Amino acid sequence: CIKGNVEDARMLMKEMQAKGLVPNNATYNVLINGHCKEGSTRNAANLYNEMVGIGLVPDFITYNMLINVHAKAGLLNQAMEYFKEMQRIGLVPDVVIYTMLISGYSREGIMNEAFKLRDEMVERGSMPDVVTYNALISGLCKERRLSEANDLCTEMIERGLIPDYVTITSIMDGYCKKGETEAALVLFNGMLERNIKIDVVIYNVLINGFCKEGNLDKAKELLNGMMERKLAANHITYSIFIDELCRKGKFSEAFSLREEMSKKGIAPNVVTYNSIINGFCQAGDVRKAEDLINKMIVTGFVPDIITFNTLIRTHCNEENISEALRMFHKMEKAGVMPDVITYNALINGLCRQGNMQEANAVFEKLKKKGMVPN
RNA sequence: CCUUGUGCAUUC
Repeated sequence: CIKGNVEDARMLMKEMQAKGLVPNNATYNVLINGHCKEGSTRNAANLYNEMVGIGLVPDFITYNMLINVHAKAGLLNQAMEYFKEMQRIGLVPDVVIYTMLISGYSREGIMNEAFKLRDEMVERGSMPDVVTYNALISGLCKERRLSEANDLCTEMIERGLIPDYVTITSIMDGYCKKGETEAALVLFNGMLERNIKIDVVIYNVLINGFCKEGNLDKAKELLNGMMERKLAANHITYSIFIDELCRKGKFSEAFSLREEMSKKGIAPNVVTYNSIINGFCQAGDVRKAEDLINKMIVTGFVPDIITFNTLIRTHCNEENISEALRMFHKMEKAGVMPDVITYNALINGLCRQGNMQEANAVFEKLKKKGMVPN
């Protein structure tokens, strides 16, 4: 399982069962953990059902892993099922479990549920800690609810908790996303003055903020400042710059940055590809975008939902529905499940074409698949 | 014996 070879591990369990040995919670927990580490919620859930099926009673560790992996995958309904089930069998969720769920809802932008859980944990006498507050603050900042985020900061101080560099980074990111990079800089300078830990993430937040604002010079200045502090750029730092260059159509600069990161031992990933693909699409060169997708597959990269959505959207915007549908099928063949964004693109394309009948059919299909229209 | 939460990049 540690090596990622969960299938062989499961075979081994079958073998032990064939010899009359009965697996226990630890056996299943190890396997479930293996599936959690590879991000396979499906397999983890199957094993959970299997262990219940043979009469084992999953323990705190089992639920801890399952809630964690489902919350991280954004499958909050499932996570909540495990949360209820653990309590039904008499286990008491702690601050870590509550925070996993709160963070999951925050990332999905479902703040009312996040706060409900916060209230519930307090009622039950388990106090939110800095990590819990940070999860909530980050969720509020994503929604640009900066004043509420600041209020929570005040609240945590009143309760004897000290906002840390994660708290401040979230708030800085919120300001940047709102276009208030100056406010973010004020916080940043405050951190410098107070000797609060500064890391690459904080720089990335600012660099991204200034890039998105179109101020590439300031972004580069920050990058230099970061290097002066002996902090190394990571793959996200590179992605931010590559994305910005692609948006500006400066592809050769983007490609040379990509080479630079490879040389430094930072592997370009699917995000790097997606930025370039998106750039080609924006520049009206869908052909190059598709060529790049084929190239990435050949080099062993797996296009993801964002890769496909980018092309589907582009074809839809060009009212080229047949090409969009071709990509849609290619996506299904690749085993990538369409999401609301995919369907929205198709519906938009069909509406632009005036094909309301087909647009409605796609809309119905979306709902039938259990997806939530937005 | 096995598990553990918070911040940054790409589509909308």
